[in-house]
Amino acid sequence: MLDDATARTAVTAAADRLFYARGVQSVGMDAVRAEAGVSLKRIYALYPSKEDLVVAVLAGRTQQWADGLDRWAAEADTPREQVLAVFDFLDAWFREDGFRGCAFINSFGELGATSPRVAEAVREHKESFRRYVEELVQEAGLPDAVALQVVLLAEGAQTTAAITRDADVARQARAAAEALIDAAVPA
Amino acid sequence: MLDDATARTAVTAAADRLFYARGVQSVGMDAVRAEAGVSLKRIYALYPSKEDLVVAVLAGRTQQWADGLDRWAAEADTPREQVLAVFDFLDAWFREDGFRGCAFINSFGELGATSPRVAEAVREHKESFRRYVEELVQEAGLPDAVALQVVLLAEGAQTTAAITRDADVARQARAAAEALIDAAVPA
DNA sequence: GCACACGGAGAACGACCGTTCTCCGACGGT
DNA sequence: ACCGTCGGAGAACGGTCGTTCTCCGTGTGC
Repeated sequence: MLDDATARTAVTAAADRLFYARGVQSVGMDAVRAEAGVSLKRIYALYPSKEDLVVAVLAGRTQQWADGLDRWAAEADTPREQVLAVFDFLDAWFREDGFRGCAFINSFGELGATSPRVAEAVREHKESFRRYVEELVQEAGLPDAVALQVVLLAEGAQTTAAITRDADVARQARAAAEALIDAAVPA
Repeated sequence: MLDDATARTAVTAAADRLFYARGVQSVGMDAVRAEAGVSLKRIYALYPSKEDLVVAVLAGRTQQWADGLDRWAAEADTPREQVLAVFDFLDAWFREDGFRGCAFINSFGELGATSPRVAEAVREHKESFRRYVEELVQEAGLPDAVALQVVLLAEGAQTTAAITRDADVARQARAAAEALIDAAVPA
């Protein structure tokens, strides 16, 4: 018997795998039950509706994303390198097996128009990413405008890597960010 | 009675409106029939399956996109401005009522994992956009690497504008592209 | 005027999905 | 040993969807 906490993580982890691989709407709750090994009754006790489960999955991804960014930034030596570490993080991610683009962008495209809660979760995630980059940019003594430029390159790299299946875009996005940073500091 | 050609465009135009506004999977074929004013029997005579209709809609969007880019590029005075016209085109688009992001990215997130034909249509579109920018960049005498940078900024601008509902990102993406172009030409 | 092919409206069909319910076996307290 | 409770397995329910079929009115060729 699983306590609620472990059942919760089993369900969200299973749902995350399935939703990310196939899209939310093409995964039935029964598939989540089979993947998680948790009965439907239990799942509905923990998450009253599929939408709740989707939101929980996205919340988990936001957490993982923040942790991953922190880990890569921590390995950078200089504040400038910390900003650029965003792209090293992306590079490693793009090369993972089963990379299928940004789960938030995918969910937004699929459900943003019909589920305000999902749309809001996506907005919050992107907002928190932007704030995170802003902090790094400020610590590096760069103008605020650089933060949004880095964000745009990172978002563009994610969708482009997903669609073209070319992981090298991370490196090229990094090079673009380097050029923008260099252009932003007074020579 | 409509001839096949007009019925085709009525159906694809209606499907385009509905799919773009609500997502593909949440629009039933019956809603397409109502919006287009074309009977189900006729629709299935023109497009043997919903997937065929989706692919046709995406093909139409690829055409519209190319036309729009051409129109904006034609108004630019210099080759450099032609490259940057991409972002003016995006700016105008982001400000349109009902803007919901890039239909290709949305469709890819929703169906890319389950429909190879949709995934392929999206890839072809993004590929043709990249080639188009490459041409502009070459005509402006800029290094090839600038083309992908412009593409990444444009893609990032589209997803960011859709999610944050902030049309101003087009201007900031343009500014970033200007900086990258300036950095790419030997001073 | 009539047979006939055609297209539209919408019912029908089979499949699936989110959610709930039923049934039954297992386990803990006395 | 017995009773009550809990949770799991899976059937059931109501709804929707993609696709096909049926029926009927219309218009055309003779």
